[in-house]
Amino acid sequence: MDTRSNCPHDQRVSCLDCSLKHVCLPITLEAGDIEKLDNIIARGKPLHKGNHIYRQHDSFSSIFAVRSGSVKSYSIDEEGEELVTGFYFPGEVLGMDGIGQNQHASSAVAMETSSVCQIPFHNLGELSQTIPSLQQNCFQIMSQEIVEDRRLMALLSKSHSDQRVATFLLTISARKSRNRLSGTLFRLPMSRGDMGNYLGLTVETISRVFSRLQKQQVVLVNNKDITILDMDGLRVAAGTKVEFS
Amino acid sequence: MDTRSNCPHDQRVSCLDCSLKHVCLPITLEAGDIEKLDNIIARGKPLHKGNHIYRQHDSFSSIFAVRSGSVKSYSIDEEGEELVTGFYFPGEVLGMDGIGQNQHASSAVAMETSSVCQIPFHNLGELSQTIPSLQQNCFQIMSQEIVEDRRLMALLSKSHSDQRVATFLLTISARKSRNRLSGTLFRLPMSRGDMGNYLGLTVETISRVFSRLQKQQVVLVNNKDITILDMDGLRVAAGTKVEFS
DNA sequence: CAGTTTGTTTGATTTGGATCAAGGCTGGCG
DNA sequence: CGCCAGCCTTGATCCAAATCAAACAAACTG
Repeated sequence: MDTRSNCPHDQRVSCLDCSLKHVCLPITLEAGDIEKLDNIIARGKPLHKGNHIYRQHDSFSSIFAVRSGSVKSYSIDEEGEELVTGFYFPGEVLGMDGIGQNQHASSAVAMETSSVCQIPFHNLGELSQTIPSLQQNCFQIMSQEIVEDRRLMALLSKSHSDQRVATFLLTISARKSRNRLSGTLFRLPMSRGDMGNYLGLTVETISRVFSRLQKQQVVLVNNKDITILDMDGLRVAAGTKVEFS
Repeated sequence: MDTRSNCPHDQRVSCLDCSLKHVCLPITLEAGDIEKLDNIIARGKPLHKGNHIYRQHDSFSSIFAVRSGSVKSYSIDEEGEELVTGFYFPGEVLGMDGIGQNQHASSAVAMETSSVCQIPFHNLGELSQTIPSLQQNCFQIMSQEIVEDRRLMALLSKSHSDQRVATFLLTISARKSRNRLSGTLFRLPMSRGDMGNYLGLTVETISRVFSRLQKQQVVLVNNKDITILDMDGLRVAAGTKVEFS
């Protein structure tokens, strides 16, 4: 099924050979620069479902890039309620929210067997001094995260349940496509509960929306496996119904 | 009323003399470094209500710090709907969301007569190479913005109208206090509509919540002027009602 | 300063999603 | 294999906020 030659859990593949380098390093680095970066990146053993990468309030020292599997980030508020803040797939970078306070503002946990690259931020800061484009890259990743959070805020404050779920599926689809994986047939690694928590909806509502979208022949839902049958239909469900304008 | 000696609209006051330097530059810079920074910052003429600082899709070149007055940022979505993304008061920095795409993801407009400092980001990037703590500062400001956006997302996805409005008032209060202004008596420069848009509520709901909070003797509302009568009561309204645990 | 526009408040009604409740899957483990 | 616990689905009811409606206050405008 997987056409890539190197195993996604291999601890030794360098950034140079990584099939994800264009996703997590969108900048153009010289060969020598990649080598320098390569030397500061640590690749851990594969994580099992439920293993934490870092926990809320841990002191901040590194950011992480997902190499394989999937990761959920969440925080616990003053009332002890869990709040799911994001899902991360291969090639995506997490942990940036810890820079400001020098401690992680959220916890990150593997949703399935996964592997991540650890990028010590202190060293990265120094390295940025010698490779200006790397600093630029970090700013871009953070800025992008702000833009995406704003989009999510819009979704949370302005949209109805169908629109939220449809938009969520479109987002996942786009991210899978970006990694050259199928954008129409994929597995959602998170539970309905986590999805609902993230989208500000209850489990029941998530379930009902899936049923509705399935009845409309827009998607086919089989447990965690999703098949998008009608991409345009999904886009209609995601936007306001005022089409053909 | 204002005890500061230099006029907040004065175009010539340097960062060194600026009463806000500890807010927008929380790092410790050497005198010589402040001077370098000072040389790249441009101070514009005071802006009038409704004047734009930048517009969505403008190419990105600078970030901005509010010196006086107040600024609203917003974007227009595909359906032409306005989405208010933030309010900025003196000492706060805006425009970071433009770095990633090299164009502004939102528009910024003065809500009243205001003045801002323009900080060319290209130069700042170069300057960061020579002043490491400045780079650190930029990362901190962005990271902080991510953390605050996450907090707002939690508010939008988990809280009821009273909690949203009460939390909003507490946030404004804290930001005023940080600038050594009264945290219990202040003016909200934005309209009820903008507040509702930002908090994901309708104008009517905002108005009703204010009436309710006033009836409960928690705040006194006089048009745009707010007096917090009972700070603890406001905190109770902002959190879940499970107190005395 | 009258007239218009824009913003705010309050009330009546509607509605989308939460909550409550119960039954059906599924997957992990002895 | 079969049991159990957690997850998912579907239905019935309820409620908070949206929507609709109207009167009022404030801010511009000529």
